[in-house]
Order: sequence, then structure tokens, then C-alpha cells
Amino acid sequence: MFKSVDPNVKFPQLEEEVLAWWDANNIVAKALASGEKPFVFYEGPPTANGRPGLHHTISRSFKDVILRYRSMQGYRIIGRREGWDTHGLPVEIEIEKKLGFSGKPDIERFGIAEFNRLCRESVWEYIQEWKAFTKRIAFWLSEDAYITYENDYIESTWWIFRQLWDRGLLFRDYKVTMHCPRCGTSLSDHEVSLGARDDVDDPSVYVKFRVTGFTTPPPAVDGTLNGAFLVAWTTTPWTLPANVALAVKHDAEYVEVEHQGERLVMAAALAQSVLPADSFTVLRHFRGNDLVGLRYEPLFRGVPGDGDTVDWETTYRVIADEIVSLDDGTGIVHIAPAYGDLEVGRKHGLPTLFSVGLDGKVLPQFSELGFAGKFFKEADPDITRNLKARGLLLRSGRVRHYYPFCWRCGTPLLYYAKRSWYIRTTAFKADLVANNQQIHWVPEHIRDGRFGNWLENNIDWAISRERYWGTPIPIWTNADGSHMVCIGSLAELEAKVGRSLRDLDLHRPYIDEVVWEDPQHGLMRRIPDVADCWFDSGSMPVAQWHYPFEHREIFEMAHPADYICEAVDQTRGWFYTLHAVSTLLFDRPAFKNVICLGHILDEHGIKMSKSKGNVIEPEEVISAYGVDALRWYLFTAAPPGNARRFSMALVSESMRKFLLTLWNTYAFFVTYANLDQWQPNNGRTAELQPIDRWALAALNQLVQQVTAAFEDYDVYTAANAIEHFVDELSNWYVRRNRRRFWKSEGDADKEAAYQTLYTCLVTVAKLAAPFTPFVSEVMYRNLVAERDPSAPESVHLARWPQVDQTLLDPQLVADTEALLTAVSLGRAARKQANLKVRQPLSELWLRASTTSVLNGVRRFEAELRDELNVKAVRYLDASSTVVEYRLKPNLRLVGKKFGKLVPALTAALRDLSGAAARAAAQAVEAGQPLRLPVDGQDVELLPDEVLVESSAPEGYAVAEADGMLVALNTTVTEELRLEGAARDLVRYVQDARKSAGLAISDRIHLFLNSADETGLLTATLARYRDYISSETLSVELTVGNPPADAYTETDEFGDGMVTVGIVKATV
RNA sequence: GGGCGUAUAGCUCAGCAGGUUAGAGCGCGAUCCUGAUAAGAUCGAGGUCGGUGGUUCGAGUCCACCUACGCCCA
Repeated sequence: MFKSVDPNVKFPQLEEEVLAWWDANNIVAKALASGEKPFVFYEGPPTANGRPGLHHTISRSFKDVILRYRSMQGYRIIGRREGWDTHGLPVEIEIEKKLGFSGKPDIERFGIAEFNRLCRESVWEYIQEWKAFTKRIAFWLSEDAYITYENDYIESTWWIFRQLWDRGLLFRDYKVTMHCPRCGTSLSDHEVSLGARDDVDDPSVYVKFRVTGFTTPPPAVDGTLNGAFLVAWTTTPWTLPANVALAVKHDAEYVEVEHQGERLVMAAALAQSVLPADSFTVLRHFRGNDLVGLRYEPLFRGVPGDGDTVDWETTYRVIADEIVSLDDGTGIVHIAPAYGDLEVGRKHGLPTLFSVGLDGKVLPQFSELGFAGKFFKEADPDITRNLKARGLLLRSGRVRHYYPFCWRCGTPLLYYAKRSWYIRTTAFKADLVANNQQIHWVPEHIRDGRFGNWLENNIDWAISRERYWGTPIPIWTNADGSHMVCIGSLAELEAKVGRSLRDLDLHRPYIDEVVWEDPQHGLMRRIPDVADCWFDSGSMPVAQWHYPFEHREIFEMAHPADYICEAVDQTRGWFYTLHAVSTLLFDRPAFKNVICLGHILDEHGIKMSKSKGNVIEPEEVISAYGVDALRWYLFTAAPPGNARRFSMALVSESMRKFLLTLWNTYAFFVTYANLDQWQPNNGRTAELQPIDRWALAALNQLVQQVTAAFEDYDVYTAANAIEHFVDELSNWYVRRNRRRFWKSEGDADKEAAYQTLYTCLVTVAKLAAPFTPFVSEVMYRNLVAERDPSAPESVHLARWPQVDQTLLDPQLVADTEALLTAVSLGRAARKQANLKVRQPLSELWLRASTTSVLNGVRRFEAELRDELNVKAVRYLDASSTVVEYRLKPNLRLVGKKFGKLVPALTAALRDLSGAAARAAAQAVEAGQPLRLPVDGQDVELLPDEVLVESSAPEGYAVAEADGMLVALNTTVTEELRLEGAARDLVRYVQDARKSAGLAISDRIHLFLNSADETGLLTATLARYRDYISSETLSVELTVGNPPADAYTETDEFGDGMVTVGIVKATV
């Protein structure tokens, strides 16, 4: 006996029971240890200082589904372990917030040791929730986690640094980075984008630079512009003291104009927008190139960087550069390399001058001007006032534009040329691009689109952060920076300092205390920087195994990964850092297959965020519908790469549509199997009916499809194929075969039905196991494992189903499709004629677009008659004269062949009618070519190239689709009417039995009465009394009013009503 | 400003070597079927397939431009 199945299943509760069983039987550990051939997975590490959300559910579900599939195929999954990302600015900012800090000085005062201790603790703040979440969503990972802050992990990243160092790929340079003066650090591009706004109100000033002369060789304009003003535009007056040059567009047209007694120079195209109309007259025209080499009087003297010597001869001149655009401004661009134009400065040999320090305050050198020490944005008005007083301000106003802010603290950022450490990834651009070509991306467009594009525009990776909680960069230097070493292992460092460092925490500040005296170069100290935390996660293929210090063989087997999966925002994040580290170190990709997920939006298409209050917690969904429903929704609702709108209602729909359908089919099977005491492998013979063969053919086709889709990492297609099959299994196979299960004879036909349905359910349970691990487990346990001690105890330890080639039958599947189309058309025709299916009809005419479709229907004619309740099916061919034929070209074929002739050809075919059309239809049906004149030409059409349609025969109800036509004879004879009436009565009684709460096997005393339609009732009973009695298990049938204690219903009958009364019979 | 993606029914989404009447599910209304079903079937209302132009005998599908949104970059 199977365990009985509750049709009112509560999935969340069911899932809790499964979780308990997995625990009690150690299933997770067994699954993790199973398999032989390796399949390598990399877990992208989250940080546990925030709660798990829906976006974690989707990525973890897509990770899990592939791993379960591979595991069922007998693979041993390598790297199926937790990983935690623990370093980085976000962690530090959390702690700063808690302590009420406002920048690095606060941290230094507080003490780095204590600060880092708090950071280390805080990354585990929600670890319990993460553990519970991971378990509840059935994401199976070993708890043997890799943790990026552990010494072993850090040591591996040091090894990587050393590899890069030895190959000259680590370098130090000025580089403009986005700098947050409050946090005191550079921000990654990723971080900058988080805080940028495009509606920032800033000053907009037009500034005049007085021309004083020219360089050698002289510009084309020579000295004629001496005393004139070059007009430049800026929204950052605070950068003006750092100005070193003015740039023009080399081929653009410039003008010298007379304006209020002064001569001004700007781009011709922009003069109108800079100066009021009619306020100026154009004196002369130049090309941009003509101006190159002019010298001008600086507005202020900028301050050279520490240790830099400046050749002032190179400054304060006009250059030409591509960065100049004529979209806005004046066509003359103020260049301040320190605050953004470093590349331009370098190209033209300009020095880098500063006006503002790293703290965001104007340098003390400007104290005599009155704005030294002011925060840079607050210095803007002072600088503008100063210029105005000196007559160097043409115009000032305000503008709304894009400006970046620190994503955590909201402070305006500055572009700032700082000395930082870089990895020279640009040297490997070609390799990065080539290795990317080996990766299978889902969706495909990411490879050459977003990711490929990003690689094409590769820039060197800024790797250093002037922060505290991170992997310390293992570079030690002497005081003047003339000697540097990169340490690649703990042992190497121990050798340098001559003591054991085994118990040392490798983080700051402890690592900073590790110094040694170099006999030639003096005291060696570590540089203060820590690594970009993306470097940590990108190093995980190496560092998770403590390679090369340990586990060399695992690493070598486990690189590259067969599969990873994260959301699309990781293209510039983890996907890139993995790829970059792998390419630079090993010249191969880090992963072979990747599913790149779209984001989950709320039901209005807006990103979920705490501040908007539109966040749906996974727990809310899971407790309402269960994990299987949520997972199934995530797999089937949209292709994985698409952004998706999420709502509870959609998960509920997913549950009803798939899980409940599957569950009810399963419940049906178990109910009857138990009544019949049916067991699998019982040795009885089965006589398979065509519909059984169809189910098995469709099932094996499904196995084939799902397997192929999985091999292509196409989870969406795989899941939807299963959903489609389950729908057909339930709504066609089971519905059509109910009587075979409940009939009393235990013959070979019944055995065939049981075997077929059993096979389908067991196979579907296995196919669905990677997607919906809980319900699959329940079904498999009850149907297989609890009956058969030799079977694996869990569906997740079972083997993936194999295709039985002998059962595949594409013809049978196609024929059934044809049948289903015919059934659907027949119902449509009935609806049109307002004839319910219970009313039998005499005949149905059918014609199909092709003979093979027609034969398909013919094969299942009995089913068609039964489904549509008709006595006979007749087939229309071109010889029948009851219908009018219409002909159309098969455009798909004809279009290519006849091109421009198509419209005329279509018209010529359409114009055929009557006998001509019938003759043409007959020719096509007989496989003969059709000749007809088109546009004066004699055209020959092959039979395939013509589509034949037909009108409805007279007096028939007709429905038509895809070339198939079904026509019902709508004449209801008296005989048919009585049969229909009998079926009505049976239906009413069955309904009444159900409403009265009778058991299926209860016998009844039936009362029927019909005041208005006595004639019909009498006539019906005269003919169908026995049929009605036996169908409804009536031991007695009385015409007349039921007794008072009877259960009574009244229904429509003929043109009147009938009263149905039932009393349970005592047998 | 640039790149990538998305835009199809009230909602969630399919569709595409360019081809005949643009689909599914949900929701709504109606009818039907049903002794597994919270199910199913049929019909109906509901579509300028984001917009404009182009290529073509023919464009939701290809091309160009534009708009909105998302992500990423500057």
C-alpha cells in the first residue's frame, strides 16, 4: 500500500517534514559525497552583514538546480561549499555608522585593532538567518565555508600579488580616481555609480583668460590676439586654481568677437548661446589649430604635488584635444589634470597642479585669497567673487547636471589624481577578450554585448584602497620608496623578520608592525593600503583552497569552473574579477558556463529597496506557498536573463498551475492503486493501449527535451517542458483513462493504465527533482523508495532518467496533437451551435490540411467520437460537393520562388471558385501540380505550395484553425434527444450524490419527478432506466416526489425542470 | 554622453531562418465538462506588437533614428 495522499496538501508544511527527514537521514551529506566524475562549481560569496532577500533566492535556486541535475547524473560536485565575502568599505561604513564616526581620523583615534575587530564580528551579524535561509530553500552546500578574511585565504591572495609583481604587472602611478574626502578613500567605479545623481545644482561660470603671448614656434594667429580673452566654461570653479592649460577642438571654427569693449575668443557655434544676441560683433574667424600655442595669464598659481618639480614653461597655454566638444560650454575647455584631465595632461606634457587636498579642503597656499581651508564646494562662491572683482568673470549662473556622491555618506566626490597601485590588466586585453570567447553565456548576448564590451574598453585595475578592513597589500618599502619587495607567502615574511608569525592576525594594524631592517635600504615597512575587496572574491578559485600552499590537486581539477551563476550586475564585478585573475595568472577563463540573471523588480517594475518599502521578504512567500512554488515560479516565469516583475500572486499561480496539477494526478493514482492494492513490478501482464503508448512516448520525449535543455543550461525551457507534460498527463491522459482505473475487472488493460501512470509519475518526480526538491522527494519516497529497499532512499540520490528510445514515437505524438486540435475545434463548433457535449449528435465532418494530419485524426477516431459525443466521423476530401473550396498560396514556399509575383498569384488563387476551385483542390490532393495563368504568365504550383481551405457545409456548425475544419451535424433527432436527456439525468444524480456527501460505493433509492416534462421523463426512462440506475448505483428508481428526508435538487430538463431526490439505501 | 538589454492583451510573459487569422497563463463575463483536481474546455470583451522612417511582393520579427525603463560605463 502507498501512503494515502491528502488532496488538500499544504506545501509549506510538507516541506518542513521533508527537511526533518533529510536531517534525520543525513541526506544532504550523502548527496554532497556522491558521484564520481567531477563537476566544478564556484559559489559567489555573499556578505552576511545583511539579510538574505529574494535576489539571493533566485541566484541560489539557479545555482542549485544545475548542481542537483549534475549530481543525479552521477557527477561529484566540487566546490559545493559556502563562501563568505567579509572585507570592504561597506563593512567599515556599517561600523562607522554604529560608532557615529565621520571619517578616517575618527577611526585612527579609536584604534584600527578594535575597529577591525568590530568589522570582523559584524560580517556574521545575520549568519543565523543565512544558515536557516539556505537550509529552507534547499540550497545544498557544505558548511565547510571559505572565508575571505582568514589567514590562509589572505596568504593565497598574497601569492597572487607576488605572481603579478614578479611579472611587472603591479605598478604605482598618478591616476584620477573618484575620491571621497570624508571616507578618505578612492571609490571603485562600481561604488561611484551607486551614488551618482544627474540633477545636481552647481555653479556655471564663464571665465576669461587674458592672452599674453605665444610659444615657439608661434601659432598661426601670432600676436594679434594679445590682450584678448579666451573664454572657458566650468561647473567646478574650485578646480580653476589647478588649471594648467586651455583646450580647443582642432578643426572647429572659432571667432574673435567684440563685446562691451573687450575682445573675446570662443567657438563660433557657441557664441550665440554664451553672449546675449546683438551684444557682440564678430571680428575674425579661426580654426582651432590656429590658436594652439597661445599663452595666457593664469588666474591663480596651482600647487605642485609632493616631491614634484614643475617646468612652468610648459603651463598656461592653448592645446588641441579630442576631448573638446561643441555640445555645450564655449568650445574652450579648462584643463586641470589633478581633477580629471590627467590623461590629457600627460599627452600634452602638462604638469599636475593641485588646489584642494585629499580632505576636500582648499590648500593653505591660497590663504591670502581668503578661501584656504574651505570645503571645495563651499569655496566655489569665493573663487567666483574673486574673479569677478578682478574682471575675469564673464557670466555666472547655476546649472543642473550629473555629479557623483559617495554612495554611503553622501559627500560630493572629487576627481583626484592620487598615487595608487594598479594591476596592468590592459596589457592582457587581447587575452581577456579571447578567453571570453570560450565561455558559454546564458543569455548569449552578454558575451559579446555587455561583458565583451567591457573587456574591449578595459582599463587598468585600481587595486589599492587606503582603508583598514581588507586584505593587506603585501608590499614593503623603505622610507624613501627606493626599494620595494612583494611578499608572496607567510614563510617568506617569516624569513625576512626572523621569527614565527603563525599566530599573527594578518590584518592591520598587526601586519603593519611587521617590519625589518634591510642592511642596504634601511627599515622596511608595509605600505598602508589594503586590497580592493573585489580582488578577494576574484581570487576565490585559488584562495578557497589555500593554493598553492595546500590542496594543489583539488585546485588543478577545479579550475576553471564548469558553472557559476550570479545576477547581471556582476559583469563588472565578480564575473570580471574572476576572469581577470584567471587570465593574468593562468591564461584561461575562470568558468565555462555562466547563467547571468536579471534583477527582480516589484510588481510595478521598480527595483525593490528598503527605502521604497516595496521589498518582499522570501519568508513571506515561503510561508504562504512554499519553496517549491517559489522556485518553480523563478524557473518558469521568464527567461533567466530578463528582469522580472515579482508578486505573491504570480507564485500562487505557479503553485496552482503546476504543483497542484502534479499533486492531484499523484493523489488520483495513489487513491486507486490503494483500492486495487496495486504494486509496481507485480509480474502481471499489461496490454498497452495507444493512449498508453502516447503517454510513454511523450514522457520519453520529455526526458530527451529536459536533458538537452539542461545540457545547454536552459533551465527555462527544461522547466516549461515539464509543466506542459504534466498538464497533458493530467488533463488528457488521466481524464481519458479514469474508467480504466475504477473499473472492477483487474485485467491487462487496467494493469497497462497503472503501469503507464506510475512510470510517468516516477519519471516526472525525478525530472522535477532539481527544480522542486520537496514535492519530488515526497512523491518519489512514496512511489519508489518506501516500496523498494534496493532503490536509493532519496530522489536526490537517484539517477537521472534515461531516454528509452524504443518508446519514442514522434508519429504517435503528432497524431495525438492532431486529435487534440480536432477535439478543440469540435468543442468550438458545439459552442457556436449552443449544443452541450452531453447532447449526442449524429455526425461530424472533418477535413485536414494534409493527409498525414487527417490520418492522425483517423487513428484516434474513437477517442474523437467519445470526446465530442458524436456517433460518426466522416472525412471530407476534394471530391465532396457539400463545401465550397478556397485556395491560398503557401507563402513560406511561394514567396521565395515567385517574389514580386506573389500578390498577383494570391489574387489568381483567390479568384478560383466553384468547379474550378474544386478541380484545383482535387489536383493538389492527388499530388499533382497546379497550372494557372498569373499576370499573363503560365505558372505552375507544386502541391506543397497551395493551401486548400473549405467553407462550411450547409446546416452544419463549423470551426476551423490551421487548415483543419470540423463541421457538426446539428440535427437532434428524437432518439438523440432521449439519449441526451438520459445523460443529463445521470449527471444531475451524480452531482446530487456528491453534494449529499455520499461515498462512491453507496447505493441509493432514486426519485425523479418532472411536472412539465412528464412526457420526456417517461420516454427517457422507458429507454434508459437501466442505464441510469446502474450509472448512479440506484437499487430502486421511483417516478414521483421524493420523501421529506431525501436529498433533493431541481435542474433544467428539456424545456422544463426535473426534481432529483436521493435516499441512501440500506443494503 | 556611450554600451547592453527590455518595450506584444488589464497583469505576467511567449513568439521571430520575415509569410496565411499575433499566442499562452492569470484576471473579468458567459456557457459547458467533471465521481482525482484549488483543475479543465469553449466563447466573449481586451492589441495602433513603444514611436517614426526604411529594406521587401510581404515586417511584431531585419535596418536607421527617436522615446521610456532597467543595468553597466563615462
